[in-house]
Amino acid sequence: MLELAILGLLQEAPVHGYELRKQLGLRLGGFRLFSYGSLYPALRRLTRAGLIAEAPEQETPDAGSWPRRSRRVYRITAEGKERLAELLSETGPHAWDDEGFGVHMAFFSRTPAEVRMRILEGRRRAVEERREGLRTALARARERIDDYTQQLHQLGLDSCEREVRWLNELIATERARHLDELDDEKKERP
Amino acid sequence: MLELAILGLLQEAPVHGYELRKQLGLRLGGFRLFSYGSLYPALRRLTRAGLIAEAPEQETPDAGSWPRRSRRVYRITAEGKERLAELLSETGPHAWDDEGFGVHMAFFSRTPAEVRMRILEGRRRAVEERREGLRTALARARERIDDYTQQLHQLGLDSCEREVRWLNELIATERARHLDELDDEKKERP
DNA sequence: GTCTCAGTATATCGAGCCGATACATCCGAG
DNA sequence: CTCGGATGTATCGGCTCGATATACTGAGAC
Repeated sequence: MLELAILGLLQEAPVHGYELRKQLGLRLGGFRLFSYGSLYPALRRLTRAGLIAEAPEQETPDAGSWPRRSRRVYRITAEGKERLAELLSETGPHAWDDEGFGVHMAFFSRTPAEVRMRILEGRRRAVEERREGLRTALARARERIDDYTQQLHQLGLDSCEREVRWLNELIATERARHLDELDDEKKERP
Repeated sequence: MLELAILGLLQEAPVHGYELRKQLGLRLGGFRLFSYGSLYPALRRLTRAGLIAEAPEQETPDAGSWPRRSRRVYRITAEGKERLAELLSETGPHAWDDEGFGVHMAFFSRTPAEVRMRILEGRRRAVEERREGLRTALARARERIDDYTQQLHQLGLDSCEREVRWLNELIATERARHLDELDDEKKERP
C-alpha cells in the first residue's frame, strides 16, 4: 500500500521524504499517516528495486539559491511507472479493504474506469457485509450486552450505512459518466 | 491494546485462544480483528508475565463428557486483575486514538466513571481536531484537488461530524448519570 | 548579538502485528 | 463414507510503528 502511495505521489512530482509524508497526509485526509519508520526504509527498498531514483535537487530559478541542507529528492523511473500502472489496476480484495480503499481512491484519477468501478463495487459489498454482521449482532444482543458496547456497535452500523449510500452515489455518477462516454463515441462514429 | 482486550475478556470468563478471538471480534464489532499471529504469542507473553495462567478445562457436568481435543483454556490471575485495573484507568492519548478508543470503550462497564469521562472528552477533542483539519483542507482545496479525493475527504468529514454528535450524546448521558448518583448520595446522607 | 524554540530533514532500532501457512480433529451433508 | 467446513493451536518472514537520535535553519525574545 505504501508502495502505491509513494509511486502515485512521485508520479506527479519529485519530492523528498519529509515532504512526501506531508503530502500523503493531506491526500489521504489524515485517515492514514505513514511513519518515518515505514517511509524511509520503503524509499530505500524502492530505490534498490529500481522503481524510483534519487534526483538532483533543482534550484529555484531566481533568488538567493541558498544551498539547501541535505535532502534526498526522489523521482519515479520508467519501471516505476509500469509498476504503478500495475498497482493501480489491481482489483483484488486489498483494493477495497479498510487499509487499501482510501489509498486506491486517492489516485482514482489515474485509474482505468472499469477498475474504478470494480473497486467501488467491491468496497460496497464489503461494507454491506460488515453492516449485516453488525445488524444481526445488535438484534441478537439486546439485553445480553452492556450498553456501551451497543452504542459502539450502533456507531459502526450508522457509519456503514452512510458509506454505502456514499458509494451508491459515486457508482451512479460513474455509470452516468460511462454512458456519456459511450454516447460521445456513438456521436463521433455512428 | 491486545493486552487490555485479552485481560478484559478473561476477566469475565476463562476461554481458549480460538474462542477468545471470536469473542473479541463480536465485542469490537468487527472493526478490529486480531490475528492468530498476534493472539497466540500474546497469550504466551502474558503467561510468562504471570498475568494469565492455563486453567484445567472443566467438563460440562452431565452428558457424554466427550474427551475434548487439545485446547488451552486460560484464566486471569490476581496480578492480571491488578494490571487490568491499571490499563482500564489509563487516560493518555492511546485511550482515545483510533486504535485504542474502541477497545477501551468495549470495557467501559468495568471502567471508573471519571476515567470514562476523560476518555470520551479526549476522543471528542481528537475527532474535532481531525474534523477541522478536513474542513480547512476541503475549503482551501476547491479546484486544486481532483474530485475523487474531495469525495473521500467529504466522507471523512461527515463521519467526524457524526462521531462528535454521538460523543456529545454519550457525554450528556454520563453527566446525567453522574448527577443522579450525587443526588442519591444527598438523599441517603443529607 | 545571541539564545532558544519550533520546524525541517534523515535515519535506526526493538517490539509487535499481520497474512500466510501448516497441521490435526470433529461434524454434518450428500 | 467421504469431503468440505468449522474448530483449534502454532510458527515464520516481512512489514509497520513509536520512540529516539542527530543536526541544521529561521524567527522572535531579550
